[in-house]
Amino acid sequence: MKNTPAYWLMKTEPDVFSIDTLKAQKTAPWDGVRNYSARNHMRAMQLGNLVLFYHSSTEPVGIAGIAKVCKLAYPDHTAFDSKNIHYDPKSTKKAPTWFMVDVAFVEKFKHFVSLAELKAQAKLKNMTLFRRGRLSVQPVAQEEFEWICGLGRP
DNA sequence: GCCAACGTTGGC
DNA sequence: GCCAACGTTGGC
Repeated sequence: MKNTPAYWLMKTEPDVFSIDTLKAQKTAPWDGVRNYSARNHMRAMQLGNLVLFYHSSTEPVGIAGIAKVCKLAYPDHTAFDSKNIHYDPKSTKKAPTWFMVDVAFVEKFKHFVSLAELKAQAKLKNMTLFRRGRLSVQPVAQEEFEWICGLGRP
């Protein structure tokens, strides 16, 4: 697995789940992902991998801080619950379709790095975030990750 | 609230 | 297996 990327970006709507919530509860399961590509990325995650914590559908949108993977991918039980908004009848306990990881709080950026700011960085122009805007869990290159940390820690 | 991008579904 | 229709995401 030496080519597995060690850095990721995960999107969340802060009205539903924000970095402050993660900070308060320290760890959280990342349930509700219903996209195959995003799921595959979660299954490739390794313990300790660092995650850019992205706030979407808010004002402003952008990167709020950093989390780390603290539990490897396991079946997303919300898919089994017919009353859950993320219920998916094609996912069964015997053959789960959807998976989640747990993440732990690492850091809230002193400076929130807005999407506009990210877009203005020539070094970040190849980010998956721009090429596949709708993907909610995506890999980040080490150089990109470090550059963004530099922006977030003025 | 609009709408572009794009992933998924389903008819053929 | 193709591709049109449809639904959802997410920036603006």
